Amino acid sequence: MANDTAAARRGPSAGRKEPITVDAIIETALGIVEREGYAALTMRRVASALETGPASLYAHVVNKEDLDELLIGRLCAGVELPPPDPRTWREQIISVCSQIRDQYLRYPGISLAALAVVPTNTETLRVSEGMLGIVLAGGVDPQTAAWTTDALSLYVNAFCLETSLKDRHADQEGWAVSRDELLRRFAALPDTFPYTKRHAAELTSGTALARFDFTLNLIIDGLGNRN
Amino acid sequence: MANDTAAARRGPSAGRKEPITVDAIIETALGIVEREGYAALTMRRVASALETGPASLYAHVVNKEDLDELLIGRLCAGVELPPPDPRTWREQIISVCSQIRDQYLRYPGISLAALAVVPTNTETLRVSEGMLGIVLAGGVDPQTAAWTTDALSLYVNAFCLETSLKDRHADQEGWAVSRDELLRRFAALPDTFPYTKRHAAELTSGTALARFDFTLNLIIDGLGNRN
DNA sequence: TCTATTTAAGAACATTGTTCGTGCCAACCA
DNA sequence: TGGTTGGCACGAACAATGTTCTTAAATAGA
Repeated sequence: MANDTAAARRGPSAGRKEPITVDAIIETALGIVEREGYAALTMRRVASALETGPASLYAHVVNKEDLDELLIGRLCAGVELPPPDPRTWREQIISVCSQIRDQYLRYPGISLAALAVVPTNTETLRVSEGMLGIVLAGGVDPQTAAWTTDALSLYVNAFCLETSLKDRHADQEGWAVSRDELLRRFAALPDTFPYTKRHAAELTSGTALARFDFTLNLIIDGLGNRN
Repeated sequence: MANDTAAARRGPSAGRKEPITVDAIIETALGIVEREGYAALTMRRVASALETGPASLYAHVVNKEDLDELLIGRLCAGVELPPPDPRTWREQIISVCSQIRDQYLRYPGISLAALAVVPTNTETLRVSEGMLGIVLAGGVDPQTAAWTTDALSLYVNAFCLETSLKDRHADQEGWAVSRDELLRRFAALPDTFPYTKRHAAELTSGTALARFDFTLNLIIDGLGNRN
């Protein structure tokens, strides 16, 4: 018959080399986000990369929201949690945060999904648990430690989201607002912006990663004041 | 004729009580976000609230992204910036951050637009300028002050976004994850989550606003270590 | 061998942002 | 006063999105 090709067959894994599984969907989705950004992650895009239609995905994934949650879980599963050490807990917590940052930045824009995900996910909980243990090992009292881990993950998420959005804007149209361009704009500001004009150099200095380290250390140093 | 009603007329402000202006669009859009959340803010929704079609908006607003930027600008215009006072700068910076927080939380979800907006907007720059001046008045060195204001606005944005998203989830289906429900879930966790289980009380304690104040003070206290 | 359950897939629906013509009114110019 | 022009409003339509309904096929079990 006309539609006797392997691709046209129906039924479970009919003529398909690899059947559609949840893992295959996650892997394909991550590849798309890595290459084209989170905005390009649509059900149709995933389906077409799997050489099928969008409806076929809904047998394995309840929602796009559900897919997002699975992606974040996969990412969180990739961060290594060191056993808390009271002597090196500062380096440890920074290392964990940096791992999360690297994972999120590798998949541009996915931090938007991370912010929306409910914190009851198993893998995100595992990461929170690890961070809480490290801060507790630093001798911080439990209430402060709990709220601090919360603040830290929120900041990491926000940093990655902002960075991804800025990069996306930079990719579109020549919006690559270079440092020189920013300095020129600040210099052209009216005198109602005295501080911005005077400290334009400081405002535009430093890479994104340097600012990340700065803020993390700022928060951790704040802890020192309340042991 | 049949279509001789005032609403059916064409041309600029034909038979219309209020002509379509940028301000009218902004006001209508803010009303929608305030009542129904940012997710409900569509061009069609704004147009229909203005009793017209979606195409009519594009004569005054280039984009939805442009509309978002206008909304954020309007919100930023509403925050009062006190003249920097070296004696009360801590209260001042907290006050400004709390004002932004209140503005954003009044319009649920709009912080998503705030994160995407380029920081070259006039009104957002005005707020940044005000915050920078206050931190500088605290005797903080310019480089630290610049990066700190950055970190502070990023945190405020992220906090509001997270709060809005959580509230939205709570509105849908009975997902109102109460504190008791959370405590029960933490208690049911396996023993691989010792810290989370032991300090479930601390993890779930405190209102969102209390956590907000905590984190702000944490960051500001961190400043004290490097005057 | 026959039946039932699971899985793949086509087609379609409701929404979204956005654009293309097409009128219509108001103001300007001679 | 009469004709022209420019800007504004709008209906219709297009492409893309998430999601569901229905159908068909293949496998597992009796």
